[in-house]
Amino acid sequence: MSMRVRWEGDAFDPGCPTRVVLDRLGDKWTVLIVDILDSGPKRFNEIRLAIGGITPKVLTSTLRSLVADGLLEREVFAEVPPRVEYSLTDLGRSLQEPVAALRRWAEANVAEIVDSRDRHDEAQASAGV
Amino acid sequence: MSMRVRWEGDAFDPGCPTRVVLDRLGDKWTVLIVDILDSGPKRFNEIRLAIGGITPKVLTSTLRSLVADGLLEREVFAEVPPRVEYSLTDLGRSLQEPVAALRRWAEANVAEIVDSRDRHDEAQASAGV
DNA sequence: CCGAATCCTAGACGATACTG
DNA sequence: CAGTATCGTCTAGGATTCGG
Repeated sequence: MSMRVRWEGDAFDPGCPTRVVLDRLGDKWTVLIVDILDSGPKRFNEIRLAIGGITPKVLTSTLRSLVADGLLEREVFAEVPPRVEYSLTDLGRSLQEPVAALRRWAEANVAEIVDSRDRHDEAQASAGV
Repeated sequence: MSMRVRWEGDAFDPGCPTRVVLDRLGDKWTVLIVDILDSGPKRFNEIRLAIGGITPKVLTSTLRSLVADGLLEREVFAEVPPRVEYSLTDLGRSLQEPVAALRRWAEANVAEIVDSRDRHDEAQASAGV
């Protein structure tokens, strides 16, 4: 049992890989994928249909990244037809709560943001910009 | 006092603007900007230096988007030298908590993620991929 | 000094068709 | 079913320069 150096990141340090992690969390699909896998393991096309609007190619590459990051596990069953299941790892499950909070915030405030943006656009337009 | 239709978003509906909101939250700098403004109003270069690694142009455009979305307020003071302050609106303040949670998660787990990615890369390499 | 306007590139993302 | 392959697009972000 070796002691591990428990290293804490600092998102405000440009050299810290935390920046990279934040970038990945911020990609277009990660939040939705992590969020939907909270209800249990899912197959490729289950995820694809649940999310909607994501192409197979993009889903593949996003899932790959998440597996590499240790957030998801990919399990292949030797069956015909083939079956592949994706599920959250412990690390992935620990991300689910913050990520769901962000999604809930977005859902709760989307109306206000859209309003604000419309008002802003009008103001710009009437200013002749 | 008019009743407003309180419309709730659904991030899993491709047609819902919640998707757009999530995209914005996920850009490279929004999390850090919202987070740092929690400690009070800041000037352009204060934000720039606090974050580190962001160019003026990108900071300008990100701030503009956040103002348009109603998350930030931009206040110009007629002074010499000129002074401009950015601060969180109420809406922005409501975002700070979920966003800080995400940053904290990233900071706490960056080591594990980097490890996982390294191990994954090695496994790929030794498999001759 | 505080920022804004221009130009440019990398890579994320999408559409479509195809394979083991 | 679960992806690959190919091509095209779009824009966030970076380097640089300019105005007030």
